[in-house]
This record gives sequence, structure tokens and C-alpha cells, in this order.
Amino acid sequence: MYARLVTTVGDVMDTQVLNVEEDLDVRPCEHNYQANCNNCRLGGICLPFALESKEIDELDSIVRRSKPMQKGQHVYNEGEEFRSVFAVRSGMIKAYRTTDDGREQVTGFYFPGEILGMDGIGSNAHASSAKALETSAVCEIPFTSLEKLSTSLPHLQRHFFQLMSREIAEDQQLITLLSKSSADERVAAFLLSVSARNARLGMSSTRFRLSMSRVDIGNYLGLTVETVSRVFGRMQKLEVLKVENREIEILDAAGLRKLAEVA
Amino acid sequence: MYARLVTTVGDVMDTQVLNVEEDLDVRPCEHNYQANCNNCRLGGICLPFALESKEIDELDSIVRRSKPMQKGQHVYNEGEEFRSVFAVRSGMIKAYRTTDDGREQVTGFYFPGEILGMDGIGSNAHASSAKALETSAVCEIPFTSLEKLSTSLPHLQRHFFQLMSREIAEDQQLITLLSKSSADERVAAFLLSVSARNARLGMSSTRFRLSMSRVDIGNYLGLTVETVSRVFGRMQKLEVLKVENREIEILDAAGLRKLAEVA
DNA sequence: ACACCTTATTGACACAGGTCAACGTTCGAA
DNA sequence: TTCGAACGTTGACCTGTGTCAATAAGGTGT
Repeated sequence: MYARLVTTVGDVMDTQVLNVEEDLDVRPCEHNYQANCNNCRLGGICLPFALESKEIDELDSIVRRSKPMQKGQHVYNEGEEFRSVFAVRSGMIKAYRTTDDGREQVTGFYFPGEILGMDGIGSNAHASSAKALETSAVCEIPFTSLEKLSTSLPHLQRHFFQLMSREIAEDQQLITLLSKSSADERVAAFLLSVSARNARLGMSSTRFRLSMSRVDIGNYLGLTVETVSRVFGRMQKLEVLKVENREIEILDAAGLRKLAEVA
Repeated sequence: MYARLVTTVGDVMDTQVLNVEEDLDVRPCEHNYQANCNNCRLGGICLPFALESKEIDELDSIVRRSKPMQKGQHVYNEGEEFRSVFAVRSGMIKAYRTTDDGREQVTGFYFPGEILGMDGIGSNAHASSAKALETSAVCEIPFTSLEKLSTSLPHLQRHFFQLMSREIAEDQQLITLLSKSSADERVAAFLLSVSARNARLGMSSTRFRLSMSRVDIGNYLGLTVETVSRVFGRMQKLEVLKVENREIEILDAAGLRKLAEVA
């Protein structure tokens, strides 16, 4: 029995979930669409980070909380006019671009507390599409309001610069991964990233459910589904991982870290 | 005879350069270290973009113009405390990271007018190193000053958000390239990017000198030197390109574009 | 409970690009 | 001008992943 992200509308409260309360710090937010930034459990990692309560109220006044999004629904589409960035409140969002010849490239997965859509600021149009991988909720933050507010709240301006900078740094890490590494390294690094982000949300870092398909993982890592599948197989044989469909258990974190660096 | 970026300290004014004046919009800045942002020819594409003359003066007051940097000199090193971002005034800067196991990953090449160092804002430490590929000059922009100024100049704040956003979008394009494309596609896309950036600087888009080595190109594109060399060979055979050491002539831009999309 | 469709696994095989090695060319220091 | 080192090209061979195909296992809707 382990923590799982919400996967369908109906099963949120099923018996499986009842006894994993401690792993799901995030849940209390999930179905309270009246929540504000001050009482949101994600405050510590989301945009309000480093703001004082009064400042958070100001931020809160420009944030629009969306109704829950169903799996497959889009947050925004590539090419659409850029108006807002979005914070994931619950669930999981996948960002991807479509190349000229119609192929898809997954550019990132966004966990609760993470901000997406920042790649649209520069050209005033979204440079990627974003869709929910499971039932999710997002907060919309109109960018002109955010800009305006940033001029009066230096902390907010700074934090937003930092968020964008981190996005750059993360993309560069992915570039390195794609440019240099073997299939095993890529998958290991991916799992470690998911693990760390789960931990940050107060969930288990060793047992979790992947909300993305093998296709998405492969696409993101520049590998085919088959290769991802084989790597999972290999890692199970090495007793580093236990894989059961999308449920992952990391049996040997040190071993996984080793695989991410060397292999 | 064609435009070339400055490669060594001594040869700037040699006879080769005399008759390509029209291609070198950038040159007048190069050895005038008293230049200010208002008279810099790069203003239209660099940070002052979208600022009014009075605002540019304010920006100018925080910018520190460096002495020329020699080939191989570092602008900053990975891990160093982050204090400033930098604008390339002339020359060419290469950004790269070193992986845990000592390998190097080139994350970008910066042309005049482009801003580097933004990946350090998030962690307060430079996430990459940056070194001059040829004699170069950069402007240092202390970040706390820039932040402060941004709160009073909304245009500047907006432009800086846009610059960071574009960096994200470009990195994502590279991710797509690395994840999906064949060696030919990668090299073709790289050359088109260099070509476009040369054009933006008022230089020839069809004849230019690469200031980076084959090793750097390969590293950037996730290919070995040998592969890069073979691709250049192939493209010459197809009469799409003329390659003579680092001098490139694009003979068939349409063909090159085709190679970047399909192959 | 069934049927359908999507997702995942596994095997056999092919090929693009990596590796290793030899050689040629350019550049910069003296 | 010469020399050595760094850089670039080319060829032969090898290997990790992609491709194709067959099968199994889940998930979803009726």
C-alpha cells in the first residue's frame, strides 16, 4: 500500500487511499477550490514562497483557481496567445511541443507547486502545449497582473526570476542527459528526479505511481518505449527497482544513483 | 572575401576586413570601451531594446564594460557565486557544464547582443561556465542593480522576463533536436541557427566563420567530432554547403532547411 | 462480465553513429 | 621559418538502440 496521485475522478476516496494520509500532504487542497494561497499547503514551494502573509494576499487576489481538469484536458495549446502562467495545485501536467513534421516532444512534467507556461512570455504565444495526465487542478496567474505586482513586491519579482532561472538550469540538465547519456543513465536520472519531487511534496521518495505512460517517458528521454521497458527490466534484474505497471519502488537508491552517473 | 568575426587581437584591421564594412555593423563597438548603451549598435537587440533613451541612460549607469577578453578566458565559472549577468558585445562566448564524471557539455553559444548567465539566478551560483572562443568583449550587469532598476522600469522588467523566457524556449528546441533528430538534422539546424544570428547582426547569412571547433559543435549537438565531420562531408557532396575549415558557405539554404526538418 | 482498445513486454534483426586508428592540416610559439 | 600540438578528416569495425512484430496485460465503457 502506498501513496498514489489521483488518477481518475471517481477513485479519490477509495479504500486504497484511506491509510496513506501521511504521504498526501497535498490532498487537503485538492477539492477545495475556494482555497487561497495563504492556506494552500503548497505555499512553501509555490509562488508565495518568500512572501509575507500580507503580500500573499495581494498575490492571491490575482490568482484564478480553475475547476478540476480531467485527464487529457489542455491547460493551453502551442501557438495560443500567452496571457498567464499556471501553477499546478494537484495532479500532473505534461508539456510538449509538436515538431514541424508532426512528431511530439515532451519537454517536461509538472508536479504540484511547479509553474508552467513561462516559455510563452518571450514571444507572447505559448511555445508548447500542456495537458493533464490525470485529474488535476491548476491556478492561473495572469501575467500582466503578475508583472505589475512584481514591481511593487521585490520579493515576488526575485522569486519569479529565480523560477525562470531554475527552469533554464533544469532544461540544461536535460540537454546534458540527452546529449551524453546511455538509456540506463537517462531512466535512472528520470526516476531520481521524480523521487526527489515526490519527497518535496511530502510523499514517499521510494514508492510512487508514475502518472505518465512509457511512451511519454521515452519521448521525454529521447528513447523508444521498448528501450524504456527493457531498462526497467534490467533494473529489476539488478534488484535496484521493483516495477509493477506504473507503480515503482526504488529498492536501492544508491545503486540507482550510481546507474545515473556512470553506466 | 567575406565577413569574419574577430579571431585574434592583432588581425582586426588587416586587409581582409577592410572591404566588408557593410557586414560588420557591430565593429564600431568593438574597441571603444567607453561606449555606452545609447550609442552601442547592439541596442536594438540587446537589453536596451524597448527602452527609451532616458531609460537607457539609467541602465547604462549600472552596466560595467569589461576590457577585451582573450580567447580561452572565462567570463564566469560553474559554482561561482552569481552576481551578474553578461551581455556579449563582440566575439563569441561558449557556455558549458561539467558533469559529475568530468565530461563536458556545451549548453550554448552566445553571439553579440545575447545575454548569458541567467541560469545562475535561481541558485545564486553559476550553473555553467562561460569562456571566450575568440577575443571578445562583454558587458557585466550586476543583477541586484538590474532587479532594483526593473521595479522602476516596467519595460526593462518585461524585457528581461522575455529574454529568460526565450532562453527557455531555445533550450527546449535544443532538447527536441537532441531527442529526436539524426546527425544531419542536428548539424543542419545548428548551421541555420548560426546563419540567422549572423543575419541579425547585419552580417552575411550565407558565408561565415565558425568560431567554435568541431569538438564544441559535436559536444553541443550530442555527436562525436567524427560524425560532425562526416556530415559536413556529406552536405558538401550534396552541394548544400561549402566547408573550408571553419569557413562555411551555405550554397542551398532551402536544401539545408529541408535537411533540418526531415532527414 | 464481456469486448475492445490502449499500454506494456519481449524477441529478432538492422543500422546510425560511436570507437579506434592512421593520417593530414592548421595554428601559434619561439 | 620551423616545430610541436591541437584540430580535422577518413576508413574499418562494433555496439546500443531503433524498428518491426507478436503477445500479454490492463483499463474503460457497455
